[in-house]
Amino acid sequence: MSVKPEDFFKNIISHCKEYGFIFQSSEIYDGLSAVYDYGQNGAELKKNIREYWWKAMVQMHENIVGIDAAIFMHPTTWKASGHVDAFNDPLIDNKDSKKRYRADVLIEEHVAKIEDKIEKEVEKAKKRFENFDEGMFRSTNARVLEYQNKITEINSRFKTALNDGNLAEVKQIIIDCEIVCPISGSRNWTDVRQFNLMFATQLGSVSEESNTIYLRPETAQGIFVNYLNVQKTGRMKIPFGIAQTGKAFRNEIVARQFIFRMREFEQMEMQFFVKPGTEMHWYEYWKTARLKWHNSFGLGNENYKFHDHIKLAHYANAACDIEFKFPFGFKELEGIHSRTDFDLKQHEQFSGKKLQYFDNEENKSYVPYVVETSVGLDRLFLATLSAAYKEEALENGETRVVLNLPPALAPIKAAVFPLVKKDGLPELAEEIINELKYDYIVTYDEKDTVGKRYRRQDAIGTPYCITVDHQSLTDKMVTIRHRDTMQQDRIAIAEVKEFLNERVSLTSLLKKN
RNA sequence: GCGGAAGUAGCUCAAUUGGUAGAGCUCCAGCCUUCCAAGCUGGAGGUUGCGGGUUCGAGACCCGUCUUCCGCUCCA
Repeated sequence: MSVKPEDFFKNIISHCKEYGFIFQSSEIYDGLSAVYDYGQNGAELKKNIREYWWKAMVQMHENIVGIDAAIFMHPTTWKASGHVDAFNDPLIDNKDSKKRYRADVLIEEHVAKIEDKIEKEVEKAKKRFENFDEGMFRSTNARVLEYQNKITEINSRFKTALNDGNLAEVKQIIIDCEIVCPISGSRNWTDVRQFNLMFATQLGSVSEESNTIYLRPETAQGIFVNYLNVQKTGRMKIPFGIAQTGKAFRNEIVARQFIFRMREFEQMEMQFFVKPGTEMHWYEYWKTARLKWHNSFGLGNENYKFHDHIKLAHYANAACDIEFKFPFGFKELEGIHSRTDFDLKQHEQFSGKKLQYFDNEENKSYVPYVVETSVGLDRLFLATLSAAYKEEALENGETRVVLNLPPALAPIKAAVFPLVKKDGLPELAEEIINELKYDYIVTYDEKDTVGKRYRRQDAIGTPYCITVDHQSLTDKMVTIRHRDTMQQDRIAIAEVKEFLNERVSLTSLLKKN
């Protein structure tokens, strides 16, 4: 069936709400923008994806261990990482052109223009006079001095305004300088606003500035500051990795596209510490390994592609994304970055502590290089769900909505139905559930026709439905109905658990790596 | 943040130019006993996003506000 892409994405969002995967945060209070809650099925799917990642990274690698660092960290952490300075730009919009500018850049460009005028005066004078004394000209010419004073005044006002955090004054400077928008040519400006990447809060009862702490904008720093603790107490030998999953917080200017870009989100990161000079080898290794992991979901290998970063962040010497074909196009799912020794060096400098590793083979100490793999759990959730969501046209003309989730990740692994709710069938179904519930999340349903019950389970991605009928009472067999093919098999009740073990445990997925 | 559109039951939508808020599906309790959503009976569910205003009377008109969607803008 052909559904328009934007409608398809809308249908997925509706489906998420209707079947208890994702609700908007605080919906009864009209919601909170770009914040979402995971419902009963969403929480299971998310937990299963997280568990698969953790096992693939930690359990399957002897040299990778996991930690769980606090969200609160010492404020100096973020000075060292560069997050405090890099993300507090004053922004201003032109109301006519709808263009947004950094206010500081506008003012700097204005100052540069005045400097150009001075240079032009100097050039003109040079041509006009013989025996031209440029130094004298610059310090005495009335026009040059006027320009120079203007520059000094603007710079001093601007510096004071920034130091005081006086955004109204920054706007006033732009007005006083008669700065116009390069596009519209108008001076119709909005107020200047400061956008901070990090959410700040106060530790302790008194809100003094020294007590300001931040909600972490990335989990990686929790790994870096603990790198030596883990290396020493775990007797880790390079190369080794530290993995972590957890919430991070970013005050995005515009957060859109459902759970793709949220202000509160969960990261799954692994920092791999390597000998300097070997980082490109490991960078390539993890690119391959991570793509293979994504492919193991079986959502279609053509839906993934690498996107190499041309412009690198200040800390990286190589970086790429694994992009996924979301309903709204190819977008970043996971980042793989060679972060060099930037972070550890920064923390050495700011903490005054040595963060070196003694390499017995080389017989020397060094700060390790780091290769990072960082995947957004919420994005992975959205990728999985949107690729699994199918609106199928059946032969009889009906449509069926089904989630073709990898069975190991499905919120509910099996549903057990009595064909009819009498004659002892419900009791037998309960017995089967009591047998399975120690290993898997299973559910029971006796309402409506069995066909309707199958469809309900299809909609949440339950891979198997087990139906008890009258014959089951005597032959101890049940019907197993497959989600993807809708085919039915008859198997012994005694074999049901083994049947599920082979199909819905994480083991089969892990073996694909 | 700017511009555009929208907000009525859990969902999809109605409600003549302003005159007592309805339907289908879902849900719940029964009946029926059925292997792929369609049978029967009954029931629950709404301060029409929120707050003001105009009016005898507002779901509808006006103002504000919140949220969502689309497009700009931004994005380690």
